[in-house]
Amino acid sequence: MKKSAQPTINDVARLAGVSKKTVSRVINHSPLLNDDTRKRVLGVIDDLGYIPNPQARALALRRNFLIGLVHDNPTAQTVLSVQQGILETLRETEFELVIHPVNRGSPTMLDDIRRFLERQRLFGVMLMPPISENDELAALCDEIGCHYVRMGSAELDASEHMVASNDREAVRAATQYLIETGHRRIGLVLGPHGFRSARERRQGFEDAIAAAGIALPASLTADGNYTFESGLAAGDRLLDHLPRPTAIFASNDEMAAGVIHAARQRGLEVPRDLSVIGFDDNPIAAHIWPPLTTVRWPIAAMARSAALKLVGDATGQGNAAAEPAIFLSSLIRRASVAPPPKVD
Amino acid sequence: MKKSAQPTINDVARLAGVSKKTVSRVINHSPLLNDDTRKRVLGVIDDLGYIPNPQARALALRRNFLIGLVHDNPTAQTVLSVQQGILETLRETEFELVIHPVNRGSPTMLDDIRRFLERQRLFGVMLMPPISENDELAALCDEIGCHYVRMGSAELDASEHMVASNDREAVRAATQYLIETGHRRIGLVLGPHGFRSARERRQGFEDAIAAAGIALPASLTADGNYTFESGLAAGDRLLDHLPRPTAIFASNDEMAAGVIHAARQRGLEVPRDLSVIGFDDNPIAAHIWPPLTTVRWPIAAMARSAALKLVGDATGQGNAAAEPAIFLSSLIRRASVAPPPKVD
DNA sequence: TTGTAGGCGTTATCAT
DNA sequence: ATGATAACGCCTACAA
Repeated sequence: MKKSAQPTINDVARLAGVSKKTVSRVINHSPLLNDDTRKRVLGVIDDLGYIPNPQARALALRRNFLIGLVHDNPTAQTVLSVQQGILETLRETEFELVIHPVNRGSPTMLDDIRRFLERQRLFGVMLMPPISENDELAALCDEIGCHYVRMGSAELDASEHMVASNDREAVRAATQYLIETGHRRIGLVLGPHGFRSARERRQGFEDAIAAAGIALPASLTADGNYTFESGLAAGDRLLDHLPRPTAIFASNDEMAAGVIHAARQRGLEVPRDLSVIGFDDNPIAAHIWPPLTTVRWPIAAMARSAALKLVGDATGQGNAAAEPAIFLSSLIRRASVAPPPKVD
Repeated sequence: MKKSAQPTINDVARLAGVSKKTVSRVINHSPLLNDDTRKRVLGVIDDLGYIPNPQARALALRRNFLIGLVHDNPTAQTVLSVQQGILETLRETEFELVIHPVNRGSPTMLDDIRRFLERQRLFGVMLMPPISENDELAALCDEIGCHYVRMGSAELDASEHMVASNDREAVRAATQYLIETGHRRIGLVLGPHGFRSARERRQGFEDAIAAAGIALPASLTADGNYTFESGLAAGDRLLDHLPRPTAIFASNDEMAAGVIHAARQRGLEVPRDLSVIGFDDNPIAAHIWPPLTTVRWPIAAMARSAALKLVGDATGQGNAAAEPAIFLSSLIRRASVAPPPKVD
């Protein structure tokens, strides 16, 4: 009769003595179903080890059971944490994760993403910063009818379309900590132009400086782009400054590692001669020397929650609207901060 | 007539004045086709911006255009490099990448993977170490009829199913470099039990030691599991050894970073008091202090090639059999190695 | 509460 | 070389 291959909805229907549609109703948790028939069908499904074919469902529903992750290669660890967070939510569901890095800067980026979403008819996408900050992209998802959730460093969208961290306030607190420790000449390494996270962190820094009534020359602010190398260069520039800053806040951990490297290259010791704070708390932070004081960015938790916003309604795991939209970052104090040296 | 939605094969057929099947033949590069009709159809396809629906194809072909990446969370950077390598090959093709981490150790791991492969009817899977070393898993792929390529640290399978690096020889050369630099008391931090890569690297180390006619006590070998923490612990153990080793080879970079950390904690300076070599050349290697001498593992290139083995025949990008199966690792000399201290 | 007919967009079979 | 027809496995609309 049937092949030894996978059982289909027809096999289940025949053995259960019902129509395909009834089986379909069972699969889709239709409420209007006799309890007896449901139990009978479920029994057969179990016996047969039947699993609905996702491709057939996708064709009929005009929608896949795939979640896309679109990003523009921010730091490796960030991407990986987000993947892990999403997959934690997706585990035990019928959804799978398709990763799709793109090239911000490419003029065809939006077209590329559109093609990706339309072709694959994704159930939904997760947008990672910084491209998550692009409102055109969000509009595109809406137009195509693809669910989306944006991850960011500030509130960018309606609650069901966004999870955000409070970067500004977190950096303000971190900077205030430096000030309370006695620092007055504090350098700042910026994130890349155009990144919302970079802007938020800068503002947080400036909030704290202003609140303390400190005046800082513009030359104590250096550009960076979230890479180790840019942190190294920025550190060099800031440490050339006279009088030398006694502390530096770098807008992410990789750049902070670069700053420490720069300090060491010129014989300065951290934290004796220079205090450093980073942002992210990625694994490198705890593994460099000295262990880095940093702001812990709850990116994995954000990703988990974002994924739940996407699929929660469909899987019954939770209610998208009820998921929190704001995640708080907190300062992790390690060994890279000390009071400033007595004499300059 | 038709919706404003995506054009289908029917639209193309009608406008080109041919049957669906002919369009299908054009799409699939069927050789038996009149050049005129082909050109005409291609013209219409272009005009309409028609893109074949992957879900429908998947249903008809009983095979998806998805490549799976199955791994058991080795180091973050390794996973990410592999993803990038695969995606480089997949770019401009119709394939997408689905990531599927699993839990080695879980007794249901094989069942989980089977379910994943059967449900999604993947075109193929890439298997990352260490689970790529599992022959049962390869047999499972064969049984299901899912293409697969295994990545590993030694030749595990037929050439079309495998890309490998020459870890043993690479570590032998690295260790020989330590010996040539003057070291005789060299510690070894192992990778996890059961990992082929760990075994290969250990053998390479022992090859070099034996070739130099050195006798090393077993106490100069310490267990590790590829994490920073395990490297820290192993470093502590080895540095307790008297007389102290003057050099340590750690089976990956993260553990090497841990060893350096351990040395620093007891006031030893690298490389003045202790030389260290790692393996992988992941970004952390260049960013710690001192920059780490290490073996560069061409993992991204391996992944690119592995993906080509998987989809090359289908996309016409290349011939699976022609792709190389062995990738050579090479020693990257940085600042973490120096001659041993004069006095013990 | 359950079933029937038809369609989702593609490919395979077998003609012509 | 090309086309008609029937899958592929599921879902929606409409009946019953």
